[in-house]
Amino acid sequence: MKVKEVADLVGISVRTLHHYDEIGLLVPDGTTEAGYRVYSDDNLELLQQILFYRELGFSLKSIKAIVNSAGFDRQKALEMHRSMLLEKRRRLDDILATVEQTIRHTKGEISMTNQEKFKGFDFSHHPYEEEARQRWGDEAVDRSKGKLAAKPGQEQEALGEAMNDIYRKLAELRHGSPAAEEAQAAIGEWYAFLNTLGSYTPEAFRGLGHMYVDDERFTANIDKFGTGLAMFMKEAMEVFADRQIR
Amino acid sequence: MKVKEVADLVGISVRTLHHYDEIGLLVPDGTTEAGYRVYSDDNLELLQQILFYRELGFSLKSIKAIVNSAGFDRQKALEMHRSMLLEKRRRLDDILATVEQTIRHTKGEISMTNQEKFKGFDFSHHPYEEEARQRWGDEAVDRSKGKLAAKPGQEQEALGEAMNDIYRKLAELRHGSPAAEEAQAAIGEWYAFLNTLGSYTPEAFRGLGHMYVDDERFTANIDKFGTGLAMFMKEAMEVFADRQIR
DNA sequence: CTTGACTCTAACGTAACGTGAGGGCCTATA
DNA sequence: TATAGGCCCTCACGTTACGTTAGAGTCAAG
Repeated sequence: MKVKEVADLVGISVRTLHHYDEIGLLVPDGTTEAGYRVYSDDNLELLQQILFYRELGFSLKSIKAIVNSAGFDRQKALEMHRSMLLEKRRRLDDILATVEQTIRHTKGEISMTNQEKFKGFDFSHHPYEEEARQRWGDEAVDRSKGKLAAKPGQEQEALGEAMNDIYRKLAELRHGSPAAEEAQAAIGEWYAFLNTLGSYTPEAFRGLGHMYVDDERFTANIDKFGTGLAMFMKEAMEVFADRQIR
Repeated sequence: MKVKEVADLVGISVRTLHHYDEIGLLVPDGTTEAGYRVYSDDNLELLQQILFYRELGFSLKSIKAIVNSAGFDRQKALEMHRSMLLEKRRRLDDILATVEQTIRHTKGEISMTNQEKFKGFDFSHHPYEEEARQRWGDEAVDRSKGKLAAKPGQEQEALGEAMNDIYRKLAELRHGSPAAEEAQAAIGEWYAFLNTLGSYTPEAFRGLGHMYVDDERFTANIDKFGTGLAMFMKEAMEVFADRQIR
């Protein structure tokens, strides 16, 4: 398929396809003698993925990192898309409710506080959680919070134990250097563990680490295993991510 | 309320508020001696409106034009927001369905055409209609198509007759100049008529005119009253909009 | 063999902020 | 009363994801 055919099929502009080619996000599999771009079926599948992510507000840079990452699992990604779209719809419903409330408010039927006027827009209570849900989906967030939701009974317990083991191991090491070999091995386990359920790019992993210290609720949960563990993990995850990239 | 308080309340950045001030979209009602911005309750209501429009993908320029327009009716605007949010949710549901289909597809349970893979993203079938719904809401579009939906029986008939009267009047004038006094008077009636149900800025009115000729389905419907009427109306609406602005 | 629709690269333009830099304001506390 | 920390200001340049010409080649239909 040539550019315009693709553009018309998916409802985007030719320029957008050119742009994605330029930045290496979606490079067509072939070209004609005249230098025309030719898109394969695989290209279309990738494009679909790209548009899903775009719909969710990811930057093209992140999208590129995600779909190119070695651990990228299309199946898991799709399931993540699903839960994130559901989240987005919940948000839309909140806004919708706010509009409806406001309509009744202007008719003088009810009163509204300033808080209520901005419900749906307002993420101020849990900014990082909202961001995290946007980035990594519900499951990952719940997991990091120690919830391990939505997994059948038996398995859930086993996972919880595996998780705690890693936390305990890291807690023992938390007074040494985050870059030390032992610490990096343990944090590598953590990375692997997270990747058994979702798919994490090194960048996402690094971001998750930041969240551990930026969001008090995360910090509190993690520091149960030893004060300062969250900070220690954040630093170790940073080092780990750096090394993964090169 | 000072900048940061507002920013935290609604979940946007301080820079965004500065920006809205810069472009004259949301100028705070007061300033302290020190030059600090002070936002009133009215400012907050306007901000809420702005965010509704932004959520629907309007550009800040359009938003400014809309909320500043003389004919701006908050009540009607809110009802428009509601139907547009519903439309957006329908779109989100389409994408969600596509994701779910794709999940089953990758599991080999079902097969999918290329068309199906991009459902929800694809507006190629009705680009102008989609755009119009985004711009003016469901009602306005249906009305222009001659549907006059969602109005109780009696009233609907009366409105339909009023509409046809104007069409017939314009059809008679369509071989003269669109800028002629009679034509402008008739198109003024059309503008007033549309404003009895929704709220149209001159810019929106101009855009609607363009749609009459850009979208064949609109053209066909209008030209039933006389060939070339759609084009004539577009030109008359353009002139009318220009004069309204000055 | 000439349209007209489609393609290319190149390059500047735009919207909606983000991100410092450099510098005042304000109030709790030592 | 001094000073630190948090908030505020105004430039002003940077960034993302394309839009928009401009100039030129390609290709199927009539």
